Amino acid sequence: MNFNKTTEYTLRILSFMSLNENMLYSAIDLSDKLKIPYRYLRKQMNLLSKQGFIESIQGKQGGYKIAKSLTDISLLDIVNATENYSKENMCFFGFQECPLQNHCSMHDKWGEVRDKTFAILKTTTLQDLKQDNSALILTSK
Amino acid sequence: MNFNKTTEYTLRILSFMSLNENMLYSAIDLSDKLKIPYRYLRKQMNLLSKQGFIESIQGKQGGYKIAKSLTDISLLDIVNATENYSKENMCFFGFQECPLQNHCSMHDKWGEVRDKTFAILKTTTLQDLKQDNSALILTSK
DNA sequence: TTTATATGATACTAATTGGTATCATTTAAA
DNA sequence: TTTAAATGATACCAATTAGTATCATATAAA
Repeated sequence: MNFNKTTEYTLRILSFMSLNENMLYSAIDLSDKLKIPYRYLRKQMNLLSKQGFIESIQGKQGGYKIAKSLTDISLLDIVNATENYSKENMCFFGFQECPLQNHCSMHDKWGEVRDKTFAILKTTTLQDLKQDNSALILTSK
Repeated sequence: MNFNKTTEYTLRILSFMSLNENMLYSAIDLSDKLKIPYRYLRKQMNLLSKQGFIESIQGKQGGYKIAKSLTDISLLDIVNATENYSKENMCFFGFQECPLQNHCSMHDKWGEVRDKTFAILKTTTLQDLKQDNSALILTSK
């Protein structure tokens, strides 16, 4: 009942990089500040670059920066890039054809969680996260 | 952003068995009705038996039945038996010392999902699920 | 009492996810 | 122009989760 680690790492990376949109962040720096294994982060940065979330500058003094407008990247975009999330398959019992669509006893209750989760991911952009999270992320384990 | 498969299977099993508290269900029958691989279900039934959720009768005409009062088994009990779930580690960014406890930009938003999820799991018992889900579960894939 | 049908236990295999290692390429700066 | 510091690509390894196979044991019923 969490996102997978790659998703969590990616959320950390992109939200952190949003704080200074035009700054170049190095992999080693991100790895250190966000508590993500260096080599794993490197691999993930490659993917994010190919997917168009970030762009990279190679060579000495190189690094990464956000490649799009912050208002154009929703949390849902990020989650969809790293794991198979969909509102529909959030069935409490894990059925493919979810009884939630009908009226099992978890329909109303779980529907609230499902809808709330989806709404947050869909409507929150990196711009929304930009405000006040820098110091806190930096001091987290 | 789902429970793991073992959790989902277990939720199906126990909620289904709640429909007829005193009936003996065979593994092959549960496997078929709930779309769970037979041998995997067998293994899981063993664990649930050791954990005290169900009791088994061996031999011909044997099977399983719920071992406790339905009001004494919450969804949280079930989830805790099969995966490492805790309200605390539901940090949006996956930090161990979650910035949510402080005031990152996801604090309020994600807190709603987290609290709602926990409340549902904590307060819903198998008795609550007993009502109207039989036909629907049976027709699910 | 034998047989068929059920679960108990546990070892093994497969798939997915998380993480590491290595070498190539790029480029700023000494 | 050489070197150091950065990313690109990709193969490999480890851990966890999901699923399978096998044999032992229990017991109702023929």
